[in-house]
Amino acid sequence: MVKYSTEKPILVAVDCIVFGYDGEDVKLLLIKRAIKPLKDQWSLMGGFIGHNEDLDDAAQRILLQLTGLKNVYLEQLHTFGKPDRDPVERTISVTYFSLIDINKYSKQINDIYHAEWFKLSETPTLIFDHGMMVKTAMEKIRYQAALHPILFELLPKKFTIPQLQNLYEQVYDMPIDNRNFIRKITASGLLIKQEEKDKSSSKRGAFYFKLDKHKHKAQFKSFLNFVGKRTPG
Amino acid sequence: MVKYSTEKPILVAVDCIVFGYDGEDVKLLLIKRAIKPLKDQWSLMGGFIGHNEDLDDAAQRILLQLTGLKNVYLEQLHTFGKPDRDPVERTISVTYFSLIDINKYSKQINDIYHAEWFKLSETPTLIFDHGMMVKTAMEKIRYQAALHPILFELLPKKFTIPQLQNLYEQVYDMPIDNRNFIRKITASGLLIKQEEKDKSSSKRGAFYFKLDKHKHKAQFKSFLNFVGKRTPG
DNA sequence: ACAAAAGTGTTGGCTGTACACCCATGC
DNA sequence: GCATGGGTGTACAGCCAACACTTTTGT
Repeated sequence: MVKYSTEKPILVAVDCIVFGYDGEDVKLLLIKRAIKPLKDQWSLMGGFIGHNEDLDDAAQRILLQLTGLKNVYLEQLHTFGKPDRDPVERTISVTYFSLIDINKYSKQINDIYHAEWFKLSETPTLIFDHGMMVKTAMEKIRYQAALHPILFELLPKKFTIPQLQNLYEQVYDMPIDNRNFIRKITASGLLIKQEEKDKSSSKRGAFYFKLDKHKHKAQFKSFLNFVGKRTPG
Repeated sequence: MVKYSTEKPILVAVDCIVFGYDGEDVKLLLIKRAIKPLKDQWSLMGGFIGHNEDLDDAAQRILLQLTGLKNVYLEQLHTFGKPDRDPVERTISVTYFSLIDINKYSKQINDIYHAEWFKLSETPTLIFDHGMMVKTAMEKIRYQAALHPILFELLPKKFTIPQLQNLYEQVYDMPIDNRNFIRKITASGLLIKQEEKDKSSSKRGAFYFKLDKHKHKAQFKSFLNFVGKRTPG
């Protein structure tokens, strides 16, 4: 069989940036690196791709191993490839980001891997260029969420509009007028009102909603406008 | 020194999807593959990354070798990594897309590499998954151009508004009302009117404009709205 | 004079924003 | 009854699509 070349090999890794929401805070999932160098430093979840493994599959596998979650929202972000980004060997990293509901996430597996959730504002220093990866992911999510209903991926099946608003406010780090938000979000037709109310955060209680998955899928590619026109940040 | 593993190596390639505009048509630059297998089939411009080469640098290098152009608009698109995408060896491909003014492009180098411009509608079948790469690039450009002034990268220093409109119409494959287009684009403040007119395509002639590069850079990240709200396609 | 492309004006509807106000309920 | 968060109503401004019209000039 033909071969292309005999250059020194370059390793291919996949790193996953996992964002979660617990109804209160947007958080980032990190683990302590298991191998030298920089052992026990905080790191994204990563691993090398198998020789017969698709990139997307590798990302799913790594996420499954770490969170026990299948079929989560997972999207390729960017490929990082500076020659010196990993001091051990030349490694390029294909990054993926994921959005999950923290409460769905299984605690046991968390413990096995010593993974921890960090509030975005309290993210520790990460190894290599992982800090840059997180920054890039955050920018992409802001970009996408301004146009598409991706943030629903972070929510449980039932959620309230104030919860949703809080999520948007955290992602964009700015206050949103609740009255306009409610109207905009209900006008989108994406939500199905439930009978039940959540009384945990107010006396009056806020109605639970479910996502209309059909409409969500249909509208996913259309351009919506969930936040203001200002540049995020 | 520590080493990570001894898995069979995976090759890392860079492929460039180069779009051009000659004032009439949006075109795609392709070459005939120089090596076996599939020798002489149409292909994107690609190559393997050097062992000490950054991904972005590799893309610039490949583009320079093929077009003689430096400092062109070049943006990482997506990384393709299906195990069987290249039948010879396991190769992942980091793709970049580029937008250039065809008239700036030096013909000689073109001839050396046997590169040819194809109208988008007349693109031949490409090797491997290159067809999918082109499709992905086109989608991304439509997405981006709806919000950011990236299509100016395809134009020469001086251009007319009808030329610009024609470009948008081709990218989105739909007619645009010229009267609204003119107002929208002039209102953006991105254009500087020149004295001179282009008389080649009408009796009255159309004023030339130059891009206000400062404003272009400043507004690049802000969300604009150059096309309608419909989903492109 | 006329055709053909470039460019200006005008309108009405939709959408986003700001902000005043009412509602439900636990204390 | 009052504080607190949830939710509705209203009013204004800006933007955009649609379409009528004028301007320029080669033939």
